[in-house]
Amino acid sequence: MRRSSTETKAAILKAARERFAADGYDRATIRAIAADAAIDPSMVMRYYGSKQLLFAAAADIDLRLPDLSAVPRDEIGRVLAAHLVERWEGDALQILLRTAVTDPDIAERMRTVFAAQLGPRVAELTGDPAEAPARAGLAATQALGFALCRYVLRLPPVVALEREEAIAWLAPTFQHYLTAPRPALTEHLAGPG
Amino acid sequence: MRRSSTETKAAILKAARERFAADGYDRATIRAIAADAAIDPSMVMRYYGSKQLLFAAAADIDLRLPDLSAVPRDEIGRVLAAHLVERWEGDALQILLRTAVTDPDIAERMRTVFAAQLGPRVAELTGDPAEAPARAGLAATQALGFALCRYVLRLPPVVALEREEAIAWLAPTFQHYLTAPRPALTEHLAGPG
DNA sequence: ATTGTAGGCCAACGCTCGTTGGCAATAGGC
DNA sequence: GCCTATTGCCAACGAGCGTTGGCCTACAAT
Repeated sequence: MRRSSTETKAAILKAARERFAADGYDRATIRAIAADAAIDPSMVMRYYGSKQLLFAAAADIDLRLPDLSAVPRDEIGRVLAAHLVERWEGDALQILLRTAVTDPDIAERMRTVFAAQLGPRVAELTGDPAEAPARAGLAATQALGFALCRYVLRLPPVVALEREEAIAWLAPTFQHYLTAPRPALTEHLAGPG
Repeated sequence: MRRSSTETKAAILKAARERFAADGYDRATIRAIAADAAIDPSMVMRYYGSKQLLFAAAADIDLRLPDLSAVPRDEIGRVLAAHLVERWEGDALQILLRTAVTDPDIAERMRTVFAAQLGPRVAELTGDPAEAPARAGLAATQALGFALCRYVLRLPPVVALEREEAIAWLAPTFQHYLTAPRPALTEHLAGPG
């Protein structure tokens, strides 16, 4: 017995996380993951049952958001931006993003994550609770868009941004979506009725 | 001869656009595309050579941005937001987004598109041309993030936003990234040197 | 020393995919 | 009416995938 089963399971999981993050679900093959973990592909099946179950284990991560209720109202944007830039650099978000665009189940799970983790927090600090989902959704567009461009698509100018620089630019946007009054709709496209 | 070759080629291209947009490159199979176009898979090869070439034909679309130099400086955000909401609903962006996250070549192409189409426009209206790439990149994060959440991930609160509502929320963000003065960096994380 | 078991590899199955070559049928030009 | 070329389908190949079952090997307990 070269390694303990625990060690091997961990090695497989680590390789799986890296491969899924780098290549997405379809292009990350069991054979490649096994090769990275220096093990036979059949062992992956023994330890995790199937590719789907292995992915479920690899994607079982909570990108937990900071406790927004504890921060002053006018610093929420900055806290969210800082968290985004400093804590989302790992594999976690890349795994979800690279898979969610293709796999309906993962997309559903992303919807759940944001509805469950961001929604309620925003609702607490919004005057009108009916506005909370829209505000949380808009914040999600900026958060996921930044992660997409910086960590997945690697747009050069977005990658080049220093941490503090990125935070300084993004903070007002989050602040706007979460705390600004509902913007007035301009009339020239609203139509007569 | 049931159809003219031109008709068949067009039918294949249409089916390919829809399948690539819905399923991404890997999961959209030649066989499924051929079935949608009511044709034998081998004909797809005859007309387009290979799956890669078919994709190239299907993805040969320019998501051209509006002429920003023609609009008043303080309406740029609104024009960009309106364009985003009104003109990016089709298959085009979905094809690119669903594929770019997995295929390095398409990601590279997205980088080119944004560098070539958004960069120069922004440079024209920015005081310091050195800041232009960063501003264009930040605008891209919000644009792609909105498209991702609304058209690909289909986050319910983002889908639910009415056109004018979405525009009213997004416009200030674009305005901020493109025309606001460079934000001051806070010192408490900048470090001594 | 024998035995039981847990960790590991090998070989292969069945499936789907992109891709290819050959053959049938139908259209239009002479 | 024949000839040619275009349109189309069928059958199959080869590769890569997830997955399975059997067999080997080294350790631990007896």
